[in-house]
Amino acid sequence: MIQEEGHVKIRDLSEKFEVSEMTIHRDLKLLMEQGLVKKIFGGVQLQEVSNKIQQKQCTYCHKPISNEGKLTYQLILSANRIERTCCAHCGILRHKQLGEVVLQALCHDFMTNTTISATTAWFVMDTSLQMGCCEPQVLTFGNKDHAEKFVKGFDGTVLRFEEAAERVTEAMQAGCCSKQK
Amino acid sequence: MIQEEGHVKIRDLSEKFEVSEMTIHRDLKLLMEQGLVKKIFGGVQLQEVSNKIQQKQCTYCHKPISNEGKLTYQLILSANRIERTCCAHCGILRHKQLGEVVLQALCHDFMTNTTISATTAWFVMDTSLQMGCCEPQVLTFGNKDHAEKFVKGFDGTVLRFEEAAERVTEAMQAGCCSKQK
DNA sequence: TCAAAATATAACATTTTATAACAACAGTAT
DNA sequence: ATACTGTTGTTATAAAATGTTATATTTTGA
Repeated sequence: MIQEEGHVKIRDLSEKFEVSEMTIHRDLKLLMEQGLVKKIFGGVQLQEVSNKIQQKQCTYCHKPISNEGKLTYQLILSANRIERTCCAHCGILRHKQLGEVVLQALCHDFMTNTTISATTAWFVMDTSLQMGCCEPQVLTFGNKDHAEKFVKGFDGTVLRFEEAAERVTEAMQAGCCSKQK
Repeated sequence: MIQEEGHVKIRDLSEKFEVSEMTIHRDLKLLMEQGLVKKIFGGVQLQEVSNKIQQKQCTYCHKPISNEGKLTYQLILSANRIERTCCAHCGILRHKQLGEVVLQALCHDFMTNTTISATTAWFVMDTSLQMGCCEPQVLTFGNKDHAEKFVKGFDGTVLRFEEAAERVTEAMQAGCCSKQK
């Protein structure tokens, strides 16, 4: 009913389900706590999702970002701002672009998906494993050992942040992000 | 009745089978422990209502499942039910436990995270990379080539579904899921 | 700005449902 | 037959949900 009408009165729900209004109030409280609806004086309405935090697009290439995205790269900026990019490729470019405004940069270990600091991470480029996000592809590892073992099987080069940044920036001259998806 | 309606009252079952409600409670308790149904106050309903929201616990070891969890294993069952386990280890065990009720089993390629069919996937065990989920650890690959390249760097054995199932089932005798987290 | 009406909340009473403990019963092996 | 086992029903008690009432809050309209 709420979804169809957008707004329903407590009394209508009470009559519809043949229970007291008190029960409706109590049940709606649960839905409110789940953030699904919003109670206003005299009724309920659908909660607006607009104020949700999720950033759904890559700040750099504007490609949609999936929720699971282990490739994502996050930039913590001054003034409580946060930016998210689809992968380390765009993350590094944006990072360099913003400069000192970046307080921290986070990415994920490609193997374990644990969150790590980008500046101390190990980056793998030129590997045979194509994740299909952006070119040139950059994979992130929290652990040098993991990065090297990965390269053993899938080829590629292990780099530090600055090295990777340089490589990507160079490649940027000739155009970068794939448009796919 | 539960599968048809999705939800049934204890009283209805009691009248239908001409036994006391106490007996229904007791019998349902067994089905609950098997994870087939869920008791709510005043009735029973199917455990996982089709396409509905996320299941937050591993059906097998009851460990919380993170949303990103690329290790997760999903079982599509009859009557629109879906089960989710924390990793292939629990997934395979549950898969074998349920038998024919399983219509399909899904997991993810460890590298690309693309969704693949478990029965045709490639499984890697005894590798040096510890993901810290369950023991013995089982990683899933959609691509034989990826699995072999992975093993090149991180060691381990590449197996087909039945082989992996056998290996895990054997290890199960001596206790299985890690209790962590 | 105020009072009246409408709606919401809190506290308590009532009803419904669940659980635990026990007793009765049937089947089985000794 | 006797003791044992497992299932079921009964009862008393606990827990949860709902309803009722009194009181607080918000809205409305003058």
